[in-house]
Amino acid sequence: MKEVSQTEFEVLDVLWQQYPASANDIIERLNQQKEWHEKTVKTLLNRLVKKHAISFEKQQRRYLYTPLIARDEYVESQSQSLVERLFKGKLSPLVAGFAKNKDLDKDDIAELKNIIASWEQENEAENKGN
Amino acid sequence: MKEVSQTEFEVLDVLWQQYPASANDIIERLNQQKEWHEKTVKTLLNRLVKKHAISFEKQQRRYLYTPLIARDEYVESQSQSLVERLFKGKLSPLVAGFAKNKDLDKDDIAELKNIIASWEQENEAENKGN
DNA sequence: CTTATTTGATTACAGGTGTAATCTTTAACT
DNA sequence: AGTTAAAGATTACACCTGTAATCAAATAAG
Repeated sequence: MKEVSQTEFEVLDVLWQQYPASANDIIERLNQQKEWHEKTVKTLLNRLVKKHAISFEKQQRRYLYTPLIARDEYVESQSQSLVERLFKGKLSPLVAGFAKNKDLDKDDIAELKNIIASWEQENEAENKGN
Repeated sequence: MKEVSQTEFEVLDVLWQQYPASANDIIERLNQQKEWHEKTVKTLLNRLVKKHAISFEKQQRRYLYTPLIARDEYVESQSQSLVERLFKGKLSPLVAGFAKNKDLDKDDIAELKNIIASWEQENEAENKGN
């Protein structure tokens, strides 16, 4: 699947919210936030189809669009790519950056602790006997 | 400062390794990894200058280039932008993704714990009396 | 059935990007 | 001093992007 551009992503992102969806559904959702011309959104939908990021099925004259990639997958690959490029693949410097800049609050810390605890539980078998 | 493209970033990134640096220095460093034509690198340097991402000072006929933005700043802004776009600004889902995909090892977890411990130490004053 | 409207398809068009080749200036060699 | 070589500046060019307008087909309205 070819790379999705910034604006194409914004369209894809509202499609992920709920799908299948018609062009008008998508335009309506987008207009909550962006002020895009209807034609612009249609163009982006078209390009997403050409890039095999979404597909459609005809319902009469209207199309109902559906993502071809899961948001989770996309998000994972984008995250990993960024961590690779900027931090040589290591996650912790990214987290350290957020911590330093006071971009974390007590709740974020609590969630991180939970993630770590879960990881350790899942991986404790390997440490048995170390 | 205008947005730096993917290839421009690769050039900037080797300049960050050590600067000031001549075009030839940079070309040499890049050729360890990429197979770029000398002319291509020069073009990218030129574009980085036009975008005010780097500057140069003439040393005879050669230029010595220097970054105008710190890697840390760039990295922070890229990280935050991605977390904003993909995770509504919350860091923990990104970390959770890495944890789930087995992209973390024992050392990564240890580093994350340290980051959290430091954060808590820095922020313990606010919890005094809670 | 003819016309107006809606919807997707095609075309537009300036600016960015990847990837160089050519031009120009200046320094080095003969 | 004249010619060559090296370095940066300018130009090239196809494809991508953002942002629509126009075209064409199909449906709805009269």
